[in-house]
Amino acid sequence: MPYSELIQYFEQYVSLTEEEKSHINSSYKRVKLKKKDFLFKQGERCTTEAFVLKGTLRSFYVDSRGNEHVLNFALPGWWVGDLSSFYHGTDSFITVQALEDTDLLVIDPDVKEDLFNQIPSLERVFRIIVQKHLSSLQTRFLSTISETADQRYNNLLNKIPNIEQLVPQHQIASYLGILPESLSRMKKQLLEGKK
Amino acid sequence: MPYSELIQYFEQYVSLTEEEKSHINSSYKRVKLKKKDFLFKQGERCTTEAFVLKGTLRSFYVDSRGNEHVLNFALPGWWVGDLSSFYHGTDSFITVQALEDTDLLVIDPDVKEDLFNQIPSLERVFRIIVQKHLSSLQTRFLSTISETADQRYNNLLNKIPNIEQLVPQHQIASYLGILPESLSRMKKQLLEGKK
DNA sequence: TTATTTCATTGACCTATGTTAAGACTTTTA
DNA sequence: TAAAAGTCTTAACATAGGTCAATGAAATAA
Repeated sequence: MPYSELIQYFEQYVSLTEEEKSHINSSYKRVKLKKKDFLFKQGERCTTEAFVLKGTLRSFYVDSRGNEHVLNFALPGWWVGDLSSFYHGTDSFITVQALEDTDLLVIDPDVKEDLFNQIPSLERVFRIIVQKHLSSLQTRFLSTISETADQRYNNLLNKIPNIEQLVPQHQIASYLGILPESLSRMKKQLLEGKK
Repeated sequence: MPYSELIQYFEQYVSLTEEEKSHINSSYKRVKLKKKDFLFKQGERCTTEAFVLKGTLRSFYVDSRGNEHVLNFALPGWWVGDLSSFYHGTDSFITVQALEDTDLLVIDPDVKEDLFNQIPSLERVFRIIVQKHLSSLQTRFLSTISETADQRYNNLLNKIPNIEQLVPQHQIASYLGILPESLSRMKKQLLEGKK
């Protein structure tokens, strides 16, 4: 059972026969990234959808002034990719990079289409994944437009309690939409004012 | 051909038999909203997915301090709803309200499921719609975190050139994520400084 | 038609966060 | 192990946009 984490993940949603499990195992390939390696880059087509086995990654957007904005971190058990680019062949708006040595299971669009034909029940699983993706993007958007930086900081700590151990602080600042200097200042005020 | 706008919309993506067209016609119901009427509200389940025939609507989120944030405007030919709530029965995070007298074609989750069973090719149409929805949310998010208010103002004018005629200015400010006072000031500076 | 609510503008002042720059500490690379 | 690169903190100053308050115009309701 080589890719048991992934199989387990799918079996949260559907049950699979031994034959289906072996289809899954032969469709996904194991990929290892070194710290700082890219999975794919903004401006290229994203032909990869990956399930994280081990490690930490970040997805980010570079704006017209060259500033990076972290959209999300990805931890074991999470998916990374750019849906639009993967399915429609458009250029990706984001870059995905490993923040430490990372193990992934990846698939490309053609193999995924074959897999859907072999195991139709996976369509349902991925419909749910897309739905969750959409709803988490909506939550993040609402939080960004309606909450202060320190509320967003608390949200992040609730979502990923050990985030401070996993990624450098300037990446956290970028996720929050502020500069590292501002995060430093904010943390100091939180400690002092205990507010 | 009672609902020809909707049929035409679908036929951009797939071709339909006369029988299928009549299924569609009997699945959607016409709904008229008066200015200020709500289609559904934040905190309730959204059991309606609507295609706009005539009029203008806005979707907005009310945060914990009671401030409203406009997420989007909807014009003829656009869809409104809350996907998560519609499909999963969770409470909606947004409210949809008519900004003027509005005509819609609406469907509820059960009827939509039947319609998918009768016309499987519509699954593809709605997969594309969800994809577009996701990608436009991503664009809006990236613009919100990386651009200044006056760049976002320009984006909106490009997307909906006659928006100033369609909705009051404080709704535009809310969409941009600033206060009406700030939009007033900004427009004045744009005129003066011609910047 | 008048009364009432909604809307847009302006001004004075305030605050969170950006900008720039410097210094110390840590990790990676040669 | 030395040099280089990356990281975090602090401080002084700048700025976009928020807050509050007042006013007049426009739209809606009585």
